[in-house]
Amino acid sequence: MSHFFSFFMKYEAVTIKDIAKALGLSTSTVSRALRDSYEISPETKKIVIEYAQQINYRPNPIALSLKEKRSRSIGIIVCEIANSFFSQAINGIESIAYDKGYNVIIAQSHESYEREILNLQYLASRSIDGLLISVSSETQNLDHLINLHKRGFPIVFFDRVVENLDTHKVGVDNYKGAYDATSELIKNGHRNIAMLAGSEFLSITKERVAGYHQALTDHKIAFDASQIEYCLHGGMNYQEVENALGSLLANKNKPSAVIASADKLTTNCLRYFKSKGLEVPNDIAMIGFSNLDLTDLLSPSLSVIRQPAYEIGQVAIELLIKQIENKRPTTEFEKIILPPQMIIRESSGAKKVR
Amino acid sequence: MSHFFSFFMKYEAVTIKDIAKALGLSTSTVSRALRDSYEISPETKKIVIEYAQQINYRPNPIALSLKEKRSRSIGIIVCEIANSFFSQAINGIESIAYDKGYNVIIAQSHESYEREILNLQYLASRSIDGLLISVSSETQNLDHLINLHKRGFPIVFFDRVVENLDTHKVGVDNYKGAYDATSELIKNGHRNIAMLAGSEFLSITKERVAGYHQALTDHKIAFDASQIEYCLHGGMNYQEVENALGSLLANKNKPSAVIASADKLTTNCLRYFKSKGLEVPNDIAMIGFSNLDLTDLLSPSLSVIRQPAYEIGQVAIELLIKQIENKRPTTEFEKIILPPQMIIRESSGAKKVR
DNA sequence: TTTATTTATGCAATCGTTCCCGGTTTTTAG
DNA sequence: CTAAAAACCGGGAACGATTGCATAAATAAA
Repeated sequence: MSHFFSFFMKYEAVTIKDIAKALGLSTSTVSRALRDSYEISPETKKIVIEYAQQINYRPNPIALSLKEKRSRSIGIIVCEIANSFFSQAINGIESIAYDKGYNVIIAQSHESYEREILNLQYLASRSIDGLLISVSSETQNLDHLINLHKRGFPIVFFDRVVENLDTHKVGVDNYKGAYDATSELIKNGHRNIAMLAGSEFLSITKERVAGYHQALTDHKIAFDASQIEYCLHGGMNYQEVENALGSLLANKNKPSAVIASADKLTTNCLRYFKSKGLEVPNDIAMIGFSNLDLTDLLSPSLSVIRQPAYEIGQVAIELLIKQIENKRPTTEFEKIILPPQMIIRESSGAKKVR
Repeated sequence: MSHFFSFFMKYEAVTIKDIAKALGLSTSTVSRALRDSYEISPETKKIVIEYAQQINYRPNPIALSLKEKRSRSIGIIVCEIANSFFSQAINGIESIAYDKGYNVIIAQSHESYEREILNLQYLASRSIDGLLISVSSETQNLDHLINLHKRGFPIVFFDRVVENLDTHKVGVDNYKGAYDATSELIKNGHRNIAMLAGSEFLSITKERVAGYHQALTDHKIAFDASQIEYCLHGGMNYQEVENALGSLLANKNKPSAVIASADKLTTNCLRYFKSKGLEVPNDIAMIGFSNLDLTDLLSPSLSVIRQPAYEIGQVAIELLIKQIENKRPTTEFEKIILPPQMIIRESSGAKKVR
């Protein structure tokens, strides 16, 4: 008969009840024996544990979740996992999460506000215990997050953090990153430096612009707002970068260098220069924020501002798990800022005098 | 009092019981009203549905899972999400999964057999309804998968499929990809073509080697086994690629072209040539399997064999969900092979005569 | 020997939801 | 006007596990 069933039925897991029945014990005794309770005699324990092992018993996590009111899974919302920064950050998140017995559910917003909300509803409905999020570049209205946060739901922002919301936040020193990049270009003789910026809604964009602005000021270079172009979708579609760079290069005081302030922006910027036959750095120099592993292999090799993505992920998940496992609601929130790293290669070089 | 609790307590979701109590109905009636049962009067339905909406009721998926014995989540095991091929495949998987109400739990093996097993145990213990897997390059022994499969657990292999296991499989025509790549190099005048191959344990490696072999034979070029080097970890660590290429270039009939048979292998191969001051394609030509989005920006621009990663992911998840939702166990398994795409750029060019 | 205490186990409630049974009304048919 | 049939709703078991409480037997103390 078991043969008959094995053909027609799907896999049925063995439960504590099966063990109890087989051993002539109650489910409570079996449960306690398995959890090594002091109330159970050593002999009973031995019998139960051995039998459980033999039939390969595994506790049903769903039943546990229902009982304990926690799923031991956390949600991650990022714009794109194909983005090197985020895949590295996710690696960092996973490295800690798995150790602590949590699993992660990843959702992608693809830089769309609408999809971000959809993903959030979805994750919330899957009863995650907490959320790690780097908001989409379209996101202005934060009601969807504020709602959850007000009800005490643990949320940690990483990379693209938001103001107006009192939570743990982990990011990089964007101001410094942009300041250093700008200074490097200035050091190499560039005076007209344009900025290819990400979405205006993002705090990281504002910080990067501020760093760029301050570096110019500190080097007594006049700031010119027309040297900045914002890309709402952070360079996700090439068209947007093409338009931005087109108008930047058409500027009356044409830039001799460009700072690209995001991963996709950086590569698409290089692609644009290549398509226009502009030689980097001779015709135009550039430096960009990027976490790509092969910026050294690009033509020319790219000078980049690199973010400690893996560490950001680790710090973020640690804060989140700490908050989840707190008995009392968290009232003191941390904002952790990690330093960026500048790697100078060919693309940011001096303008060659011909 | 509710104020008192709101400060000290964590967020408690509203349940069907709350609705029942508030409306003076039984939980069964509420449940039925919410599911639009014919047994409930339109007025009652209206009251229940409106109240549920008002207090933002969401059914508890964990309770549902317990009842229905399914979690509506599927597991994915890949070597690395930072790998372009896999992040694209995952995008394809997600696009379908979310539509059909499944969520995905992603785990990375980092090309380690041990971590693959750990991940599998972990996912299985999280009660996933099915598994999508691309095995690690170390994986030879398949017992961990055979066990699950024998008990009727739905598994679909994608990209790195295995033999000896009767399941759905989705991949690319690796034979043709390698055959075309080899032929292209031959067409460009290369006679000594080396192959930088992935793990010997992987079927895709065998197929690619076979395609390479056949192309040589068809063009009346003697096959030389010493022109092939296998990289157990598929180029994950640079050292392994360095060693392989070192011995390949030290060969008595030194290759004038190399085929790299995996994403990481391709980029690390280029990195090696660059570090050795070898000019591509003049000193040595190359073509590689790669799904990177910026192979056109590399120096030189790379000729590649590209796999339809997104589509592979979509087909794989569709097969998996079909199998999960089948009432009867699946007995007929499909093997779907998608065509690769060859993109010719600079790196595979002819050897320049100086 | 009687009472108190320890030891070992079982019962039943709980988590949130569904659904099989009933049971009561109200409507329809005869 | 009565019987049958809808129409509508509630009770309670079930899913798998944990745990407070009760209870039984065995032992220790008086």
